[in-house]
Amino acid sequence: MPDKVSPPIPDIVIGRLPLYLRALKRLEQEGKLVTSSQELGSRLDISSAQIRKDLSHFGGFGKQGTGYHIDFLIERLQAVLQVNQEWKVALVGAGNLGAAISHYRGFQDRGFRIAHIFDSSPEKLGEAIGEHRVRSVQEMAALIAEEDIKIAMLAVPASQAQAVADQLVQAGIRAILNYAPININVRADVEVQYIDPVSHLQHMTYYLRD
Amino acid sequence: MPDKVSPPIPDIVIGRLPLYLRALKRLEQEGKLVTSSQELGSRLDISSAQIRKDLSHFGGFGKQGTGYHIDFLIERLQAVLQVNQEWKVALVGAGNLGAAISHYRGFQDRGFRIAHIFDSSPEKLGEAIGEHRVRSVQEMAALIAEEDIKIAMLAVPASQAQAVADQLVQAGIRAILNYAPININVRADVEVQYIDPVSHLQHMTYYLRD
DNA sequence: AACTGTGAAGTTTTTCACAGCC
DNA sequence: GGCTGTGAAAAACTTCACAGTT
Repeated sequence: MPDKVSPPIPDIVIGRLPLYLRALKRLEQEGKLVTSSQELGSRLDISSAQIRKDLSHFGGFGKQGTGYHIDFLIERLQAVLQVNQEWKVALVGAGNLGAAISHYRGFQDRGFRIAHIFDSSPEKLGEAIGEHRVRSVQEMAALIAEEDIKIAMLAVPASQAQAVADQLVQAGIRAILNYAPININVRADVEVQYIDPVSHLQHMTYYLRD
Repeated sequence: MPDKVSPPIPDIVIGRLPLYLRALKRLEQEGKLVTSSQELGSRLDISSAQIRKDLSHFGGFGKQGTGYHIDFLIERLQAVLQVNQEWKVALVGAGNLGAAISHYRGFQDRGFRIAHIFDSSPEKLGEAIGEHRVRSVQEMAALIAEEDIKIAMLAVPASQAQAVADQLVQAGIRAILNYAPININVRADVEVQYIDPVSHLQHMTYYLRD
């Protein structure tokens, strides 16, 4: 008889957990101790039923009649998402975009730290960006392997994105956040997410009719 | 007898159009003239059936046996998304993030131009960022109304995001791209999209188990 | 022969609605 | 009384598979 294996939790549910976490941290900052699926939902424009069902995938986090203990729920969600630890991240591309990303202060307290910045252009090498010195892509594979870095942010020109992604995967990277406005194709066991502000803007302009 | 009104096109379909457009422009740059749902799909990791069905919402853009004429399809998608014109955008927040956004060169040739940069802190006022001088939020409502700006990018601290969003909507803004890691609540007829790199990273860490 | 456009089937996601608990 | 957790129903979305066109 085959092992009964529980079905994987839908990716779309996983994608909402960071939003819940974000909202919960805010509620915590506001000094609240307890919340409900309804309160959370109205903040996030998500139905309360949706939130209850999403959370129920991971066990009974709430109390009937009371709601959810905010600090408890934060802890559990962080554990589920594995952000109750600090992940080192490699940033590739030290141009405008890369520099901006490296200065962004929002990573630290949500589980991420930029460990290295890489660039291929000789004039960037050794340049100081924040506390980092830009390193050569030649060193990239070795450093990623050595320091067991699993996550990379890609901020290189679109024309180079695929080639760099291939190198990253080769070096052991398992998740890529791609800021280049181009799709990259990687092994199925490597996660990729995209940041493309213009796509969001274009999405919205569709609705800007009178 | 009530008018028969065609059902709205699903938002999820609209959200994919910018990706199609992006990929098509790339194909065009590569010198290709014609493509197929299959080629497009394999580049985007989307099924060919999905692409055909999405495009069919807007009319027969393709030719049986041949595929899609790239330049024609680009034009039609730009028209559908209304990005065959230049949209002026107001950027609010001239800190690290705002400065980075204002230096990003990817907006121009995809339909958007930053018209003004606003900030509330006195020491930022008048500061030069690229070709812009930072303007006071006091002038914001008037300028947005005067120049009929419909789109804003929000790059202020989370604590101020809701208040600024309210002002923007009041001034006539109909679409907001929010970089602050917090949900904002606005009238139903105002579009909001979010950019939160950390949420994407947290989404991926879920899968980084061995 | 190659490829689109599309009803129909299949799958996934969301909402409903209520039993059960605090 | 207020709220969760959850089967069942409904809605939304994706894939299938093929007739029809070039």
